[in-house]
Amino acid sequence: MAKQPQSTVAVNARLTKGSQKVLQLLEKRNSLSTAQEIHSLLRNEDESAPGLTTVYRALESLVALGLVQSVELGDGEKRFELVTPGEHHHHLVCERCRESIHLDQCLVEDLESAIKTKYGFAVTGHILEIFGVCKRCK
Amino acid sequence: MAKQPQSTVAVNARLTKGSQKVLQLLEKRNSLSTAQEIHSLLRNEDESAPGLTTVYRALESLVALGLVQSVELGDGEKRFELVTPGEHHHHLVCERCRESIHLDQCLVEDLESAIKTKYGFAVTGHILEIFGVCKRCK
DNA sequence: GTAGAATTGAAAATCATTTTCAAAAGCGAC
DNA sequence: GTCGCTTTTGAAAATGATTTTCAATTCTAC
Repeated sequence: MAKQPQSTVAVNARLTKGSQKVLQLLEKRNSLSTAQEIHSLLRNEDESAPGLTTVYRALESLVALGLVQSVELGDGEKRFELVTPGEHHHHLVCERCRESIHLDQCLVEDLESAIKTKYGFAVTGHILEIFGVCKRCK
Repeated sequence: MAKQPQSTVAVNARLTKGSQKVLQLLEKRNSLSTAQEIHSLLRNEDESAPGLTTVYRALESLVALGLVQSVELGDGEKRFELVTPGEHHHHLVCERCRESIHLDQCLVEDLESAIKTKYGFAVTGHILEIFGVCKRCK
């Protein structure tokens, strides 16, 4: 069985079956996945797995709970992945192998107070993803 | 990012009529616009203006020429705006009034060499938009 | 002017996502 | 258990931005 952070276990009890299935899959995968990928993977191993609609709804509630984050890579398809509950992170996405490296630090958070000072703008959220070629594909 | 030394005027001569119309509109607007907004605005002032398909094709070629950039705000709709040819910039997008402030400096470019050193990852592109509340809407 | 190439546009197709709505599952009261 | 009520589910239809198709129009070179 996959390891789960304690808070995940606590929340898990309150999740619908569909959400639990989706969460379990994301725990195993640990990489960016589209809703449709999640759906097919679940259906592959169990033909009575949640339907696509339920997967979308599960993802929506997991994101709202802060257990999962939604990532935009600019291709019109949302990707999802587990996060440390309530936190977020960004990626270096390799254009060759599509693997992504998690950044351990958020560039934007570091700059929020500078942005506040310079522009009088109070940051509440952001999108940041970096594309390029990873070490192995170089 | 790659610089594009061609002058806008020089390029303009080679643009299709549709592209010229779209470019002219973007010059007037100077704010983030969706393809459909551009289309309606053009049609409002001239009912024989390019159709929606042509607007999409015009935007595609203007982006390829480096005269226009496409911006992703995470709502599944692409926005377009003029840029200094071959350059790009990011925004502080106000969630209240939807106005956007151009950032004069790219946070990611500044970090490219650090990313290269730390992760062996060669950056080729990125998405970055910052959301929040602007000074006036505060 | 004419042939061949490029551009255009309306309608149809695509594709991720959302909505609808009726059936199934969960659940508390009795 | 079972009755009644709420929640969850899923298949199909709807949505909405974008892309494709393909025939008609416009350009361009000769």
